[in-house]
Amino acid sequence: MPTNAALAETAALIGDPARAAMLAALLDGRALTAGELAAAAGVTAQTASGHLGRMTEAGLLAMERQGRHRYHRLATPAVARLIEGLLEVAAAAPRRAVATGPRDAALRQARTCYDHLAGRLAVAMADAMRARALIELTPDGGAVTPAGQDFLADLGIHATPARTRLFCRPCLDWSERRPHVAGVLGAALCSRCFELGWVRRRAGGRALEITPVGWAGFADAFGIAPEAVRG
Amino acid sequence: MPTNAALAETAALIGDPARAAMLAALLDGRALTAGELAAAAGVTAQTASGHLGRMTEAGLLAMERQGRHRYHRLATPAVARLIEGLLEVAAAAPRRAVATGPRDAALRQARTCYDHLAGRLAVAMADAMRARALIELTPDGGAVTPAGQDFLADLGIHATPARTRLFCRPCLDWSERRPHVAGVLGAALCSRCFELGWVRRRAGGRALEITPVGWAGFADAFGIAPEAVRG
DNA sequence: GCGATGCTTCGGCCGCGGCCGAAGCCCCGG
DNA sequence: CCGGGGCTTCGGCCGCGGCCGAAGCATCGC
Repeated sequence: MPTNAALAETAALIGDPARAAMLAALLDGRALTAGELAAAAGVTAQTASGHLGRMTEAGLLAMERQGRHRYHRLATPAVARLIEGLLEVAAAAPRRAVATGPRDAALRQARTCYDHLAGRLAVAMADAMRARALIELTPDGGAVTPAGQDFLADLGIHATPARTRLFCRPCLDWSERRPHVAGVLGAALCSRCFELGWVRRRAGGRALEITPVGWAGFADAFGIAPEAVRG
Repeated sequence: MPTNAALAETAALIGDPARAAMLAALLDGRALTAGELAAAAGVTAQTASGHLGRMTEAGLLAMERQGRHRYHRLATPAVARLIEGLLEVAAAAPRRAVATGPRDAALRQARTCYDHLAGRLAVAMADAMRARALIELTPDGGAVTPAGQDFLADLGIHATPARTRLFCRPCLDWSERRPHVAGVLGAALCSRCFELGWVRRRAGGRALEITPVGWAGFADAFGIAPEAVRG
């Protein structure tokens, strides 16, 4: 069965420490240069180059040249979901010296996932929006209600020209095991939160810091209690 | 970051041709003996034994001894979803000598996925049930309506003691890219279809054959037109 | 008890593939 | 046009891990 071989090939591609580190570094949806990815993986530029080429050819990554830099990002949302799924079953595996440090706690609170928000913050946002009937979520799509349109407009998100599919995919994140808003709407919400200064990238990785303005904003606009998001 | 290492380890585990073949063989949710899996992977018993041990220890597989046989199955639904996700991105990769044969066509029509039905048949069933408001599907759960309870009872599925979570997870299958009913309800529907003789395992693998009785039953109970399911 | 069958453990062979140094290519700024 | 930085290609080293033969346990049938 040829489809089996492809399965193994793809998994093997992800199953190398250096490549896995690169993929994890890209999981927040940003595009990074080859050099940055080499550093993230702890290998030299030439080694990284080989890895990046293979992953791009296999359709895991997409590459874009910009001047003398080459920016690499995850090729599709499906790849991001796949990596998250891998993290999920890896985390469910028998605990081997886990040492759940503060970095993990920060990740669980708020992070980016591909192009949208994840973690307790994102789940709370999705819950709040559903509770107020601003959005509906179905497994294969989702919709913004008229009330939701107004709400989003108030937030400063006007994107939606009538039939844009502002879908939500579960993107069941590995920490919360509950869905949050992904898709076009998720991306719009995420970038708006950045614009408003509600969240900010933390130094070390893809964990996000919620600013004082953010806590106020989330409470105000979404009715989110800080203690529901804080560890 | 220790979580990265776990990611690579898990992926590497899946990324071996022999192990991938075993996992693919288990994807339909049955439990197979070590010998059968060795044959499926095309390796000797002792090699297979090593692979099975490692996958079990990593939480990918679960094992159960029965007499002098040891039955292995996927440890959790999450593992099944992961493999399907892997197949999805592997299939999306640049076509390399695909040769989409009749086996693929059969798989696309109807197959089992872990413990429930997948393929066009399963998607049609989910669509039909939602269209008639027999079930609701949300990304993190799902519900059977009162009308749905009656419908299921007519089908011979009485399982549901009040608050049983008959959840649906998208299980977005790689062929249809649309959700179908998984979870407890999915499993119940699947086994009931077998009991009723509506579907039958095909010789070669996890593709299912829809019997004449089945075509009639699906049309009758779900209003599914055969041409919506046939290739 | 004895042999057969199913599975696991041990030991050793071997090849795939990741790694880096060196060299080459491309694109930029001056 | 030239120097420099980012990235890729080439070549060779080396170790991890998959593979099997042989031997060791377990379980069943008789």
